[in-house]
Amino acid sequence: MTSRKSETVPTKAKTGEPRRSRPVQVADAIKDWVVSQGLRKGARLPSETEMIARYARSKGTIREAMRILEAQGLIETRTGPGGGSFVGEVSVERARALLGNYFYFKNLSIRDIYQIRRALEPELVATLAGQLAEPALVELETLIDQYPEPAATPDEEREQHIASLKFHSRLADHADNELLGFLIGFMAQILSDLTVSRQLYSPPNVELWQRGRAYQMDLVRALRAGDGGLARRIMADHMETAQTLMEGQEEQVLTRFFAE
Amino acid sequence: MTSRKSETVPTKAKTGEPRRSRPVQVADAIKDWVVSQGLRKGARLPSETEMIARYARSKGTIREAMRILEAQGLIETRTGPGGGSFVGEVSVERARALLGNYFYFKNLSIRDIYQIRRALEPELVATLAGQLAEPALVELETLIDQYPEPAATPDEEREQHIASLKFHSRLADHADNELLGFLIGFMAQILSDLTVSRQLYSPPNVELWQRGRAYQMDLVRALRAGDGGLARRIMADHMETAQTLMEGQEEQVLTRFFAE
DNA sequence: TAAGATTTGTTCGTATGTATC
DNA sequence: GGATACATACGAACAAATCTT
Repeated sequence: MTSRKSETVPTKAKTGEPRRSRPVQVADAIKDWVVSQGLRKGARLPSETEMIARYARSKGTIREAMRILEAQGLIETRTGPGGGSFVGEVSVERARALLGNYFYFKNLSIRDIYQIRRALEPELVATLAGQLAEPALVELETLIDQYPEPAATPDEEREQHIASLKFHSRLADHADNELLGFLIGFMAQILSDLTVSRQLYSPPNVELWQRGRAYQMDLVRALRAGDGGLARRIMADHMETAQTLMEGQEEQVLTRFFAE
Repeated sequence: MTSRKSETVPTKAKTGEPRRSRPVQVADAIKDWVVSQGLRKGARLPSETEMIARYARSKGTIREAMRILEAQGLIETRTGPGGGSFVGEVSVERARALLGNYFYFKNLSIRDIYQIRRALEPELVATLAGQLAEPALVELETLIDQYPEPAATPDEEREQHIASLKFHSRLADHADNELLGFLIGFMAQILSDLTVSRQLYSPPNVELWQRGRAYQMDLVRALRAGDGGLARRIMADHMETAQTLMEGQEEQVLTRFFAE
C-alpha cells in the first residue's frame, strides 16, 4: 500500500503541454494519492517532512502545493503536535465564492438569474411540502415577521429584501437534493450581495413588499398542509411578479471577486 | 494611486477568528487590491520582488499567496522578461472542477441531477429556438450521427451515451444565459464522468438509443424552425424518458475529487 | 505554571530555468 | 549567442502554535 520513496512527479516538462509548475504537479500527485487511498474527511495526510522525502522536493515547493489544495478547500492544516494536514470537506461558503469568481467577468443579468429561479424554486417547494418539521416552518415564519410593515426608507427596504432572500436561502437548506439546494442558495447570495452593494429598490416599493409577504405566508401554509402542487403554483407566481418588479432595475449583476 | 510601502496585512492574528496564515492574508490583500483597482483580465500585477517590498513579506510567503490565487483561477503566471502575474479569467473547466469538489462527498443521486435537468433543459431549448446559426445546427446533427445504429456492445453503448451528453453540452454552450449554460454543462459532465467510470447501461439498452436519437432529431428540427414551445415540449419528454430509463441504474453519483 | 516535544510557519541567501531582445 | 528580466526552486536556520507532562 504505502509505496515509499519518490512518487511519480514528472522531472521533465512534457512538450506541448502548457507547462505546469512543480508545486502544481505535486498538488496533483497528492490529490491522486488521496483519491487512490480513498481517504475520507478528516483523514490525516503525511507530514510536511514526509512529503519532502516522498516527492523529493524542497520544503517551499511542498508548501506551495499544500496551499493550492487548501485554497480549493480540499485540505485543512493545523500546527502543533497532532497537527498536520487533513482531508477537508469543501464548505458551502467556499464553493459559492469559487463559483462566484467564475461569473465575475460574465456580467450576469437579473433576467438571467430569474430565468433559473423561476425554473428551480417552484420545483424545490413542491418536493418540500409536508416534509418540513414544525420548528423549520416556524423559523420561516419568523423570517417573514422581520418585515411586518412596508419599508419607510430605502435602507429599510434593502434590509427587508435581504431578509426575504434569506427566506429562500433557508428553504434551500432543507432540500434533500443537495445540488438543487446549493443552486438556490447561490442565487440568493448573488442577489443579496447585489442588494447590499448597490442602490436598488429606491424609492421604496410598497407593491413588492405587499405581494412578497403575502406569497411567502401563503407558501408556508401550503408547505405545512403538505400541498406540493399549491406550493409550486404559489412560488411560480411569486417568482414571476418578483422578476417583473425587478426588471426595471439595473441590468448588470457583478458577482464579487471572492471571499476566501 | 500606487501607495507604496507595506499594505494592510494584519501583523497580529485577530482573536476568535480561525486564524489565517500569512500567505492567505496576503492573498486576500492582493485580491482586494485587484478589485479596488478595477483590474481587468490580462492586467499585470506587480512583480514578485515588488510584492515582497509592498507587503513586507518573504519570497516564500508571497509565492504561496500567488499559488493560492492561481489555484482559484484568478491569476496566471509566466516566467521570463515581460513575464509576471496577470489577472486571469476563471476557465469553465476549472469552475466545473472546483464545484465538483464540493459535491465529492455529497453523494448526489441520478434522481437529483435529473430533477434539475428536467427543470432547466426545456427552458434552455425554448430560448434557443430560432437563435442558432446554421453551422451550429449542423454540428448538433453531426453529434447525433455519431450513433446511427444501436450499440452492439456495452462499450459502444457507453460511447454513444457520452456523445449524447456532448449534444446537451454543446447546446448549453450556445446559451445567452451564462449561468444556465454552465449548469447544464456541469450536469452533463457529471453524468459523463459517471458513464466513463462505472459500468452503467449494460446490457445495451436499445430502447434508450431509439428514443434518445428520435428526440434529438426532432429537437434540432424544432430549433431550426424557431418553434420554442415545441422544442420545450420535446426536451421535457426527452428528459422524462431518460430519467425513467436511468433510474433502474446505480443510485450514487460520486463526482471526482478534482482535476486542476 | 512551566518546560519540552512536535509540527507547521516564515525568512533569507543562493542558484537555476525560461523567455525576450 | 549573450545580456537581461523575470519566475522557479533549493536548503538551512529560526519562529510560532499547540499538545503533553
